[in-house]
Amino acid sequence: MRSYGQYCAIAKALDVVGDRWTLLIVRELLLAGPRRYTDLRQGLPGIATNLLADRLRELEQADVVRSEAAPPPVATPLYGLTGRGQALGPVVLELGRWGTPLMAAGPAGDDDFRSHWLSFVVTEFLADQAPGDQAVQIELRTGEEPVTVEASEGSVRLRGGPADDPRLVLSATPHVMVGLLAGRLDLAGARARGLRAEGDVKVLRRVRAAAA
Amino acid sequence: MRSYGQYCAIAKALDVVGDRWTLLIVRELLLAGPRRYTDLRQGLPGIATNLLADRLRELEQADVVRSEAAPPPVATPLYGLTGRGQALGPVVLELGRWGTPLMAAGPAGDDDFRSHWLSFVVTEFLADQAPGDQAVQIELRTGEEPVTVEASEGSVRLRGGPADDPRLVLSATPHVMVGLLAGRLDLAGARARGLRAEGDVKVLRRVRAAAA
DNA sequence: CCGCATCCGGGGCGATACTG
DNA sequence: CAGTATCGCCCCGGATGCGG
Repeated sequence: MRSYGQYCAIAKALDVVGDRWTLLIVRELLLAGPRRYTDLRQGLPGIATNLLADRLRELEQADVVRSEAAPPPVATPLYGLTGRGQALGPVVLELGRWGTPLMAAGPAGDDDFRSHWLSFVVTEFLADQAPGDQAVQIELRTGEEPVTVEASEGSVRLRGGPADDPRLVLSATPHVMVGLLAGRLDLAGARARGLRAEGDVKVLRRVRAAAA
Repeated sequence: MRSYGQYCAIAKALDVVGDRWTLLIVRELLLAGPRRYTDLRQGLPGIATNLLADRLRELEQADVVRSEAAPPPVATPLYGLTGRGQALGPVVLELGRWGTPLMAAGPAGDDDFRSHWLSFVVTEFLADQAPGDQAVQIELRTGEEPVTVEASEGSVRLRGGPADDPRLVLSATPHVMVGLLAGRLDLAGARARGLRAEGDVKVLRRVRAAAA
């Protein structure tokens, strides 16, 4: 990107990460850890492949991304964040906080959605309300690949794939799912908007105060 | 800006503030409060005048900026932040934190500098170490208009213009001034790099631990 | 002089095709 | 699978114009 030419910390930061798509690439690597080129494209619907290659190269040069050559046999390269890249976590977090109200209106007609993006909502709005209890799993289905919320020992995490032993399975549109997790909708409101729940809905209280 | 088309809080945020120059405009309004069009240009060296007008209009439509029509006679409009605009403070703050290490190398040959940009460094790195003592003023000169650091009652602020009654006047290049305030240089190191101090240098301890 | 609007050249971006 | 190559287009940058 063309430099702003300003001796100012914010301008210098934007010289590095102010380009289009750049912070979304960082988002992907923050949420899902080191990923392959094709997986990055999967998580960045709409990006042109030449732009992704360009950005990865620029970010590598700026010491934000490191391409880890995978083990010798036939493996493909992995892209991961450096320390400086991880340090962008608070920036992306604050951007997400600021952007959350913009989610209330629901997705635009042609908006894409990836279930691992729920990871931000989960870490922002959910917390383990009963750290002493045994671990529980909640499976979330939004039409795509399912993801699993795991609460155990005081922390709540999101990981990809179905749950081994779900106490609850929630199926809803992304809009309703986000609304329920972020607290904009309660369980009744979410049901009225199409949420389907199979299992023990009271387990929602484990991860969100006043959820069920 | 063209939407990313992703139902994700970070992408939605960047749909609004991801355009070039947008966050720097917010920076100006955060640091200096409501300003006129010409003053904004002053604080945004390098921006094209049509872009500033475009961005202000877009930000107004996005409920980030509000143009306050000044009193009737002949006044010019003032641009200020709405509540949503003020809420971008943490985003800009984290960006500045991340960008601060990029300042260590010093300004590029043709970098511009405005003394009110020091406001970020001041609020980030300085604190009133003796809240009980009487208020003190330190005047900073970097070649441009002087600015004044005021410490009183536990807080440290930066305002434009010379000090009424400075206990200390510091003159240095932007690079050295930032280095001293951010703690990358101590007083001796800053002097060796051209800092000139007139007055009581010990007053630096009032605002920065281990400064003098 | 201030606050923009208009015009125009160049480069970043978007979409697709293509290759090792 | 992991990119590179190519080509329009639109955003951006710089200059100028113009009304209040």
